[in-house]
Amino acid sequence: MMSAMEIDKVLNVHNSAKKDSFDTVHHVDEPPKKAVNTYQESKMTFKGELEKREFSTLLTPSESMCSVLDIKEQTETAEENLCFKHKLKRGASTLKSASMTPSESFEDNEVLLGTGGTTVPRSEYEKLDFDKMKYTIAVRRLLNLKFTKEELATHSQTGRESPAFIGVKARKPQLDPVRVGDIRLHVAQKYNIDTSFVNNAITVALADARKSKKRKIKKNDSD
Amino acid sequence: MMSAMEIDKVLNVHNSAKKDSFDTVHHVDEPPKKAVNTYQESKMTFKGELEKREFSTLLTPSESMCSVLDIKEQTETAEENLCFKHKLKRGASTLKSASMTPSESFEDNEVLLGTGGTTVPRSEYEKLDFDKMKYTIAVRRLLNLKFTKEELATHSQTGRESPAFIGVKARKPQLDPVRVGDIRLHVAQKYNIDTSFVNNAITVALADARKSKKRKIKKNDSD
DNA sequence: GTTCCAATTGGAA
DNA sequence: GTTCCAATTGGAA
Repeated sequence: MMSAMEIDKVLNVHNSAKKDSFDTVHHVDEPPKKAVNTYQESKMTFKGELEKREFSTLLTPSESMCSVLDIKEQTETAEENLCFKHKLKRGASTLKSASMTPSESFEDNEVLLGTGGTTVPRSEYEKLDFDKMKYTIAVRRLLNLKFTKEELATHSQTGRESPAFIGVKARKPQLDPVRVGDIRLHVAQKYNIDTSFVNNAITVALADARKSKKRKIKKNDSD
Repeated sequence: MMSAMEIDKVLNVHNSAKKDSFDTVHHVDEPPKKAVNTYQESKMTFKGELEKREFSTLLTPSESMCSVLDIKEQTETAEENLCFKHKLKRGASTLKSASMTPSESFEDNEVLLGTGGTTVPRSEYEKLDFDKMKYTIAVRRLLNLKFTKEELATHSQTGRESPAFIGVKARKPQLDPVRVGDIRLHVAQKYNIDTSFVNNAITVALADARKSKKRKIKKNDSD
């Protein structure tokens, strides 16, 4: 008879043998001591990490570089923080916006999604026909506008491990909670539904992004 | 290096060593060849099993006995089938109702939930303040009226294995899809929401019933 | 190729 | 003690 510890060891071998090539997303930051449950809290956590300059592991390389530049100019005023958040956005306007207030730089070409300052290009936003779209699809479109496929495939909404696979599946880092929070709020208000439904749609969308990447890898391997 | 088969063997040992006392719900009927996806289909499956007199494994002992008695009287007419379904209901009126048509026996004291003929006692139904209750709570109350805690703890909504634990966790038999279907429809109409939300609430309620039973067993063990 | 679904889990609320 | 939550999965739609 094997001891529980021996069995767990084999379980981990099993897991890494089978899945290490894709599922093991390593990152250096520690798991949250306490689970983040309100998205107000998660936003604060994210900001806290920004201030400690430890958040680069949460971002893609291009964003990390951008953020390092931005941090040099960061001050403690609310206005500056808003501006800072805007600058997290990808795209050519990033540098230009540094010298403008948010209201000047974005109200014409960008649509503000939520209170976190996340925007999407107006031209893209106006393509979204919310009336004919299920909220789950709106969630997916907005996620695709604000994140790369790679980010969606490698991050989770909360950064927590699956309770059903603790110690078995690698924890994935949290998707930038500011942008996610703004998308969540925007869709919930647009459709007048509880955010819990939107959260579920986000979770499913991320799972699908992951499987999509997985399939692509498998296909390339067999070629 | 272990082969995949050896690892799977250990996985199963691990599972049964850890959970056999509670999680292994054995039943003799085969897994569905095709997944049941519409509840119209699942209803037909259930009826089909009734007619083959093989469904006793789906029921608790007391209900099985009841059903065996009822089957003796079963005919092929629609009216009789309706009556048969009514008799699946627990309670003192079971025997009495055998000599009445549904409309005579139930419209005063029972509330019809859906098209499957499932009813709940009017006195119980009127205690439910749907306006002040979330639909998730309504689902739980109605499930508790139509199923025992034991059934809720040992059955699943579809009878399918968890895709995340295929070959690891024992499949649980399907909760009587007629009663579940009527509850689903009733709540969806009452709250004017999509049945998929109701389904999710049912899934969560069953998971909680299972954990509740688990905790009780653990508590008794440690006494 | 994309979207949706439901079983499982531990822990938060 | 009860209810809700989100990560994971394979497969259906």
